[in-house]
Amino acid sequence: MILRLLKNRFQNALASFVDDPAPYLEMIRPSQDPKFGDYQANMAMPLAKQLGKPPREVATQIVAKLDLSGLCTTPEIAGPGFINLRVADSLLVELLQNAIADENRLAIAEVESAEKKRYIVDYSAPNVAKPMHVGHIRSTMIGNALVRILRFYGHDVISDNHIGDWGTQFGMILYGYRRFLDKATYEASPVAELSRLYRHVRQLMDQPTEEGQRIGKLVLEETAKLHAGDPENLALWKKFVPVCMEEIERMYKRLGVEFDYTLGESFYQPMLAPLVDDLLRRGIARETEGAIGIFLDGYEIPVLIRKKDGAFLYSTTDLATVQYRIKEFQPDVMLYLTDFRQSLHFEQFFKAAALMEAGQKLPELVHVKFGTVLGEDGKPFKTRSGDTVGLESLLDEAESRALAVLEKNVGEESESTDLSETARRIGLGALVYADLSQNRESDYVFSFDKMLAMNGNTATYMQYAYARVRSIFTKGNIDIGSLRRSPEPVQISTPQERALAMELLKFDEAIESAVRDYRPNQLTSYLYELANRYSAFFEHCPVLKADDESVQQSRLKLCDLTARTIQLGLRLLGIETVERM
RNA sequence: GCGCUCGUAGCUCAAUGGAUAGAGCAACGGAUUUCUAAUCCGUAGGUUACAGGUUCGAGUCCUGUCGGGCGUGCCA
Repeated sequence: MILRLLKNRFQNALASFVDDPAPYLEMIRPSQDPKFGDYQANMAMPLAKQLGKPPREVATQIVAKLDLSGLCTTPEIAGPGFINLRVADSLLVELLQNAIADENRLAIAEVESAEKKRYIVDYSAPNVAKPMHVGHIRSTMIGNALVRILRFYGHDVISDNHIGDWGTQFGMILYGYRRFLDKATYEASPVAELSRLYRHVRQLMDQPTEEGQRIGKLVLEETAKLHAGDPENLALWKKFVPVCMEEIERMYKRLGVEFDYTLGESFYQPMLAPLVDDLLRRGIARETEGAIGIFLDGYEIPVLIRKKDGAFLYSTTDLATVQYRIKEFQPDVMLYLTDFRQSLHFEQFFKAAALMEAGQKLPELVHVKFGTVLGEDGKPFKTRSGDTVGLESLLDEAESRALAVLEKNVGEESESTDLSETARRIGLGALVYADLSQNRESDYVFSFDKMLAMNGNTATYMQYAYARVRSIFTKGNIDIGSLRRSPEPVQISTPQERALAMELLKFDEAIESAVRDYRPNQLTSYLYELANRYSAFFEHCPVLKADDESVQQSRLKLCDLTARTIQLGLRLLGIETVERM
């Protein structure tokens, strides 16, 4: 909110220098180094070029036009022409009070109603025939965080899990089921057996031999039969899907993720044949080497939408999904959260969708891509046995590690505390944070210990800061309600208090940058920074043992706002806080 | 071959074209009769792969080289 106030003032000042100040307003930003103040404005240098004057002179002229009353102390011009701004403590105090008094949003505004959009966020999308592994965290948790953040901003958001329940993996399972089924295991644990069959057939197909090719062909035949409505294959498919879905639902429950819709590939199946016919009739698609494809300018390969055996493809379903969503939901934006390896597919698919919807208003289609999870060898992650690490066992391990520390720290002293629930939140938080704190576009190297770390820059650190605040309130027997209603202003008397206050008031900037680039790691960095400032404050500024009551009240307010900011910030990431740890 | 992408501290990663490139982990040295030590303070660690270029200013933009990853019509 401080940044917005500054921009308003600069806009007025810059009006007499340029016609369009907008790009120059973007050059106001938080300072990297506190010795340069809280914010800095860098527009004097580029403006100097344009106006043909020395940059420091331009900076001086801007400052002369600038009215910062109530916002900042006198700006300083430094270096080649930086304008360094120090926010007035009176403004900090005023804004803190607004945030404290706002029970739900901490004075973070929604977007203007004209800016509100309807989003469809398409994420997670596991193949139902395979157990979820560590790679699914990326799509699932980045998507989940974006849904939460966009909603908080006041957008209308529809989450849709486009599960893979109709693809070639079922051809593989059908083939395996008929030949390699272990009936006893299937009875006991159908999902485990199906996934074993899947892996087994995958291995057979991947052999670089004629045998491998032959099996590959048979698998595709099973897929084609399923797609053509073969009664036997369809009956088996109907048997498999519900048990797989049950397993997946259980996992989502554990992760704390919910979807508005789970419309998988099979849902669109009846729309595929008519879609292809329509595209053929309109001349958008044509026959090629026995298959049907859409040819795009500038691409060597067409987008295939029907194989020569009649089966449909990924792109066919994607196009049908676009049509369905436009008709059903009229979205403004659709976000697709998938691995960057699908970049070419999405580029082409988006262009094909534009052809398909020519003349209509097409929603903005965005591929929110993310990097691959790599093993320690730098190759896409696999364990020695060829399986990826199951999400389930990873979560189990995270929880048991958290529980071990909890039992040591909190122990028996509090029977009222549900330690296992606390451990669940800490373990899951660690895992989710480890993923979200990466820039989503980067590949990252999977490390068991890093994923489960609970020291340093981890969710645990924020949860710990939160629990420390809660502990103060419990110990001091503080009435939070009356504290929040109290009109007494916060006092800023130490550097630690000021640094904490400053950071608290940058929450909105963090959320905004997370949304702008669809990058939750902007929010994790912020929360770490905030918890870090709180720790410094905690060390230096006694609260319950403050010298006098007004200081105590003031510090309690800072503590409370910190806790609420951390809680809300973590919640936007899909991570829960705990009262004791 | 062509296309996309990445290369930053020992390791894992940050850094909307801005000032002296930052964290965490690991290492080393300190802090607990004090509101939670899952914490804090400090030390050390860098030619941002390399070479040019654009710019007042480049880890960031452009060109080239080297190296890694991915993609490249009937998987998703």
